Amino acid sequence: MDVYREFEWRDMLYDATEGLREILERERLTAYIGFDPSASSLHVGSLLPMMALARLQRSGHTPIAVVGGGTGLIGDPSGKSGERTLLSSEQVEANVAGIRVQLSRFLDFDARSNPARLVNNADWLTTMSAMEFLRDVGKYFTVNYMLAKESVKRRIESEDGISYTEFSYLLLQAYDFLVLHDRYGCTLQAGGSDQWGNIIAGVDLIRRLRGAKAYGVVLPLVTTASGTKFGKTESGTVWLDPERTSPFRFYQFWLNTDDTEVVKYLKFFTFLDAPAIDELARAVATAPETREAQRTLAREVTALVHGAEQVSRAERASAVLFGEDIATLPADDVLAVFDDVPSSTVAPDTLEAGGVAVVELLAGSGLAASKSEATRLIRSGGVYVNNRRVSDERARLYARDAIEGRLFVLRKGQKQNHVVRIERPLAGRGVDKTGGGS
RNA sequence: GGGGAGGUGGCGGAGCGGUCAAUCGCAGCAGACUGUAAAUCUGCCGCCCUAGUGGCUACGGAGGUUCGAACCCUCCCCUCCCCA
Repeated sequence: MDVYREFEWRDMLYDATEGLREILERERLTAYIGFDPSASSLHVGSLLPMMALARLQRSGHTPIAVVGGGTGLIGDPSGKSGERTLLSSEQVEANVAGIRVQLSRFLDFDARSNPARLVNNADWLTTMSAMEFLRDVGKYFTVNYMLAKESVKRRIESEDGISYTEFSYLLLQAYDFLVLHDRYGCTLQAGGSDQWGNIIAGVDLIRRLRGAKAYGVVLPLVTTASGTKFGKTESGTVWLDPERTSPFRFYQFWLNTDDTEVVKYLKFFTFLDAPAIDELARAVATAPETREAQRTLAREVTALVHGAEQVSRAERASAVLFGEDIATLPADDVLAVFDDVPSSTVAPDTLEAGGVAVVELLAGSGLAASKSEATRLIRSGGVYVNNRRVSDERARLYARDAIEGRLFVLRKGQKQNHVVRIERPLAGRGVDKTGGGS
C-alpha cells in the first residue's frame, strides 16, 4: 500500500494539495513538519504529526523534523485566540533540545537511503537581517493575500487584534519551506489542519521564486468522545517527557480510551496493519470488557515513546493498583507505582502511643477537605488504606499498619491516591502537601 | 436625575419572624452496577468535636426591633431594568 492510500485508510488525510497522490506514487520525496518549541517537551497532541513523518520514512520518503527555534520566538497565530507571550531565546533553545530527544525515538537518523534530519530554523531565521527579510520574502506577498488567511482574519476581527509580529509568522514559515526546498530538495510539508494557510504560503513562495511545484498535506484534529481536548486529563496535559508524565500515567491515559475512539487511535498512533486493527475492532464489538484494543493501544504507544521496559513496568503497576494487596509488596515497589501521586509526610512519633486517626490523615493529605468530609467518606465506604477499605470512621493507624513501617497509601474512591511517608520532617512540618489530585 | 426590581450555599433558584445549616435543580464527591467505559440507581455535599433532640460561623455590609431575624425597620454598598 502506498503512503497516500495508507494515510487515507488511517483517516489521517484531512486535506492535501492537488497532485500529491500521483507524485507520492512516482517519486521519493523529502517532507517536513514543524514542531513548536513553546515547551521543553512535546505532548500527545504532537503524536499525530510525529507518526506522519515516521510513516513517510517507512515508505521510503525522507523526513525532516523542523523544530521552530526561530519561529518559536515569534509565536504562531494559527488556532490561537490571543497574542502569545514571547519566550526568550535561551528558553527556546532549551526547549528545542528537549524536543529533539523525543523526536529521535520516532525517526531513523541512520537509515541508509533516507535518513531523517532534524533541523532548527533558528539557523537561518536568526541570522537574516530585517532588510533581507523584507526584500527576499516580504516582497512576494501582498497584504491582501495575508489578510485573506483564516488565522489572520479571525484575529483581526477579534477585540485585541493581532500584532505585526504574529502577522508576519506566515512569511517566516513560508520562508522555512523555501529554505528546506533549496537545501534539501524538500517538496512536501505536512502539519495540523490549522497549518493549511501557512503551508500553502510556502507552496506559493516556492512556485513564484523557483518555479517549482511543492505540496502540502494536513492532518485532522484528534477528537475525543466527550468533546474535550485530546491529550488532557484531570491531572493536566499528557506529555511525552517521562519527568512530566510518568510512563505509568501515560500508559493509563491510553488504556482509558473510550470504546468509540480506540480504533481511530490505533490507526493514528500505532504501526499495526489493517488486518491487526480490524481484528481489534472486532474485539471491541464482541468483547468490549476485555479491552483488548485499549490494552494494545496503550502497549504500542507506550513502547514507542518510552520503550518496552516501561511498558512492562506500567503493566505491573496497573496490576498492583487495580487488584493486588499492596501491603505485601516491598515499599520501594509501591513507591515506584505511586511515584507521581501526591504525597505528604508524618513524623514517626505521631504513630506511637495512640496512633493517628485515618480521618486526620485524609484531611491532612487534602484528599478530604475537612475531617467532617473524611468521616462522611468513610461512612459511605469510599476510603481505602493500602487498598483495603476502611469501615470504621474512628479507625486509627499505627506504625505496624504501614508498609514496611514506611508508608501508607490512602485512596479515595477508585482512582485518587495519596502516599503518606513516615519520616522525620525536615523543617518540622507535620503534613506537607505536594502535588494536586492524582 | 426619576421610577422599578433585586442581592441566599460553586452556579441557578426557593424561602419572607420560630419547626432554616436553609426545598429543589445543576455541578462535585462517594457507593452499587460495570470493563479502570457510558447510562442508571443510592447516599453525601458550611466547619468542629467527646458524633448529640451537641457546638460554632453563615442568607451583600453595619446597626436596630424582638424571647427569637435569611425573613421586620434604618442607613450604606452593589447589580439589573425602564424613563430622562
